[in-house]
Amino acid sequence: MTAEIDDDLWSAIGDPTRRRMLDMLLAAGGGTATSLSHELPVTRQAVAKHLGILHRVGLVHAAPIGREMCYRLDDAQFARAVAQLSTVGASWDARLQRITQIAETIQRRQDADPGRQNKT
Amino acid sequence: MTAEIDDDLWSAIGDPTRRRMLDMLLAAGGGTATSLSHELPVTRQAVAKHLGILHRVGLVHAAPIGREMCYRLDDAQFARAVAQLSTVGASWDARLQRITQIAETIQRRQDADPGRQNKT
DNA sequence: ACCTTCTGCAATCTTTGGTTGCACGTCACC
DNA sequence: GGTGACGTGCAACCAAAGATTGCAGAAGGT
Repeated sequence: MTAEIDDDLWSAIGDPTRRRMLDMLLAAGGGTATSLSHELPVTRQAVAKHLGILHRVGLVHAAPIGREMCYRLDDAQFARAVAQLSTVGASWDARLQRITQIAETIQRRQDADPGRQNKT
Repeated sequence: MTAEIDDDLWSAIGDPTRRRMLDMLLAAGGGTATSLSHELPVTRQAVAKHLGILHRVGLVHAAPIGREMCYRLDDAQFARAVAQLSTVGASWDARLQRITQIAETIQRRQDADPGRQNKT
């Protein structure tokens, strides 16, 4: 039923920039708005906003170090997000396969018995 | 590396309304803008726009039937989207697990040898 | 002490999801 | 066959989100 999942998490990972940021944070283990923006096609401020959003939904937590603000992934919450990703994917995949299978069955039946077609 | 995935597909399934629409289309096997809007919290026109977007990225194809316009999922493209979903999910999941494991290893080492801590 | 660098905040712009309103085509019913 | 109802598409308009520029302040390095 794909259910009512945390829409916040979805919108967080739905944005391409945020997805890439999560990717970078996951790879580097942490980073600042400035460091992240160096490898992204957007300005530092845009990255800072996204970090704020990610922080609001609990996907990252901030640790002020001197004048720098280091953001790191929240493993638990990130795992939740990944889980929901695969949940929806699996749900859709299952239904899609079922439908495909049904279609094949019908096709096969028509091949075997071309007489009894049901109209569209 | 999570790679460079079709950003269009991602943004298509990133929107909650579109995600629900895909869900409904998958369940019902097809539908019109009007029929879909009946079970969604948005107007028919909003649904029509989303259908237009989904059509542009090839996730649905339209079939005019009399005065109605019936939209149906494109199985192949939809399968691609689902695949990318699970690809990213799997990639993140793998790296997350690896990191978690490393963290546990470090923790265990510190438990066994509390003397040699590396400062934060 | 000075200059650099990194941060945060505010104003503005553009895109996008959403709404309302309207005009046209199609179906059904009289 | 005409008329009303249903369904579609188009256009204008709104609001929120992604992104930009500009600026002032705080922490570090020399």
